[in-house]
Amino acid sequence: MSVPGSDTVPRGRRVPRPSGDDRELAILATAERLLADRPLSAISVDDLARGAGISRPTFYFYFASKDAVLLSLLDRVVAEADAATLDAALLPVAGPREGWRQAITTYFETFRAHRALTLAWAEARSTNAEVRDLWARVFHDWSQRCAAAIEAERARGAAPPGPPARDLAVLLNSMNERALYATFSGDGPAVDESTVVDVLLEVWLRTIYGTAPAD
Amino acid sequence: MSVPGSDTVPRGRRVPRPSGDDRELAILATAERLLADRPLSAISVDDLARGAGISRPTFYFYFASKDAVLLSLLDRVVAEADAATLDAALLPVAGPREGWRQAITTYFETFRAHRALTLAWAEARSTNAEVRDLWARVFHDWSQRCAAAIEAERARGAAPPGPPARDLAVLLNSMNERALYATFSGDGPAVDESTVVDVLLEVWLRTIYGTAPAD
DNA sequence: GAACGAGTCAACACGGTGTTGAGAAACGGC
DNA sequence: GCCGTTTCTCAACACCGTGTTGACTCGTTC
Repeated sequence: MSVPGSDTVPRGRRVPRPSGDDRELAILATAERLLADRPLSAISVDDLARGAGISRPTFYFYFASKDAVLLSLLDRVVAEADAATLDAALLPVAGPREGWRQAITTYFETFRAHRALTLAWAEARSTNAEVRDLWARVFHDWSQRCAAAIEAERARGAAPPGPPARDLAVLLNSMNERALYATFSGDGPAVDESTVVDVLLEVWLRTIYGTAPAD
Repeated sequence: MSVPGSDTVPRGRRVPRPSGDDRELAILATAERLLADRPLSAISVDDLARGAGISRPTFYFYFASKDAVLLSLLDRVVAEADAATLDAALLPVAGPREGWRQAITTYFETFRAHRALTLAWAEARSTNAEVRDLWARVFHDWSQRCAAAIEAERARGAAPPGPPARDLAVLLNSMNERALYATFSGDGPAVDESTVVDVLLEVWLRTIYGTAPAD
């Protein structure tokens, strides 16, 4: 429980001994496989255990719960996403359009590569506090980086003043999150997967570099 | 199951006979009361039944499930939200800023008035297809109205051309949805409740009336 | 070869959902 | 008043998913 910020502590229960490592990996692999064609809520601990060739009680030897398996999987994706950092220094060089396109595309590709996991993540977020905290951390980091980039653009005179950069960053990232979820999940109105990055980029550029009419 | 578009059919089971009406209302009231201080997943059918002064099997006489109660409550809010329609003709008269501010404020106030329900809604959407469909319908209607307003603004020369109006409408509404959820729920980074409408409005105006830099 | 710890699982306890079948209570017709 | 029908109610049940317990196996180590 808690200590949401702590890292590098393995999510698996106790010390995962070498010999049982395969089992642990088998559970993780099973989870990702099953998530590919049904939501987390439709997968039981028994499904995971059987899929990994063990009994249900044995599952609990490796993970504290179904959600712990998901968190373990998410930790990896987060590490991946963290690596793909937004380089604010890139904007003046590559030009705003290309710089921001790259940032949005990276975000998009990272989650598209783990579509099933992304959807399960969103699902678990509403019921599991640890998942919620992990996402909040990721979202916060990402927004902060965007806010810094917006401020840098304003400082060098490339972007006009406006609402607090932090607020704009939070809103634009909220849009990306929700829009990509809609696009990936396919339920409800969404922008087509082939054009969503372009339209998102246009909204970002107009929001950061444009101005509202004087009325 | 299914037939998601059908309306005006009461969500309660069978024909709600006059004498049992109080019970049905008691269940709905209990649900809204309990949702005010804990999430839907932490409320059992038994809680609802006891809260309404009946036994669990009796609950099933009135509603097919816990989710049916939520849907019944949502139907009302949806009716309320539908009434608060975006009047596209208002924009040329009141001016873009005031016209759009009114639309966003209405949306904001409608859901803020039913904060607990809004959060429960978001939670149930990930597991219940009917809730998902109902939301998709609301979101679709709203986006369509916004798209029409954007097109009207472009037609009268007030807004410059850009990405398909429908795509912009979907993205901007996605932003509003996610941002308001974050603001109401209070977990994760969010824009403060007192300023969120202003910042949202600024993003909308810049997106609809502004242009991106030529690079 | 005894002691130990990692790994395994049958069996259990518990809590939630949704159903059944047997009635009580309300009401209209005669 | 009494009878039949419809509405309403709930004890008891069947089922499923979670998480725990305690005993047992098996490889390692001294």
